Amino acid sequence: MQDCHHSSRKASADPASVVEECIHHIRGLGMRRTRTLECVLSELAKENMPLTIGELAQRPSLRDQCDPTTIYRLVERLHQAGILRKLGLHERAMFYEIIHKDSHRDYLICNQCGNITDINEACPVETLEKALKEKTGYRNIQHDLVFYGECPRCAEA
Amino acid sequence: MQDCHHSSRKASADPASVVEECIHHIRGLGMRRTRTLECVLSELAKENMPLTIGELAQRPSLRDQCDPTTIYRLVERLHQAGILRKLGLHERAMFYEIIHKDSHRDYLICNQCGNITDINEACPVETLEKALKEKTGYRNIQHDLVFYGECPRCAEA
DNA sequence: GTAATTGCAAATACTTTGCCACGTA
DNA sequence: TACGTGGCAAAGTATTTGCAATTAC
Repeated sequence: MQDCHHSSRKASADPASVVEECIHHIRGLGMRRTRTLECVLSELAKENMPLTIGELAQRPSLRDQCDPTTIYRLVERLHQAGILRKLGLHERAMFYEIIHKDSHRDYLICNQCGNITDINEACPVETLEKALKEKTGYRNIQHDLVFYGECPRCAEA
Repeated sequence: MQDCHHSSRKASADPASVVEECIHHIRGLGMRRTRTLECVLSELAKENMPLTIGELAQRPSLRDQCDPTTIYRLVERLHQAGILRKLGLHERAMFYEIIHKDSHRDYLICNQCGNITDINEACPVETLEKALKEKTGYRNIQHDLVFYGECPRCAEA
């Protein structure tokens, strides 16, 4: 492991407006607008793909601009606020991405080399998600659907 | 976080025969039958529920009987061999369970308290899984479908 | 005998916590 | 001013690696 190739993903909305929308939501919950908050959301909005805290911390706008601890705390707050989706993907570090219409993707990951591929198929679990909402009373339900297997290249070796 | 309540799960097959089946498979790949291997498989088969390496290492049959490193290495080999399914579940540690007919479950997890619930619904992604197998050439595809949301109890607070 | 496996020690990586200083509203 | 936030240092926890010793076949 580990070269993780995400297939590129088209930006679905203007990053700046996504950021403003998030900040507006957050402000309503009593959180403050800070430089680090703007940078973290901006990087995630521009990337339009899940990133780890480590990856975020490397970005020029954040590197040497703030302590990594701050990013950990901020990202956790954003996740609890329902702004960010958290993804495990079987890596040591967690991945995060902004939740908005069109942000949800399902993945296919190779158990051997760790290669990550987006799946461009209609996600088949919406119906079940609605049923769960009614049966369990859970709110703000998101889901992760990840397929794991052995990719053709690893199968040869 | 973190009291993780898995709902109990009925044993679907005789644990001992599940273990023997796994070992037979493994032997075919050149792996050797060791005490630790037998214990790890036996604990997982009896539990019939995903466990972390840490949890495995605590079991009387393994505690003080072998070094945790051995369990890490063994479990990884079993995963690569397609014997164990690996689950992230947004916890720091990975979970593992034996793959067999009936072992697959989908989960609902509270973002706040981390409570884990099994979903007793037909899993709706088999069709997509088959399609992926054909389109991508991936083999031995497994999937994780996990729903995350805010549970009713946390919603009150 | 040979190759797979193990134990032990140490290193690595990600994340969390405490505490006090600081900045936003 | 007041409370949310940030920096820094240190700790916590999961996982990985190297290497020599051991064990299964």
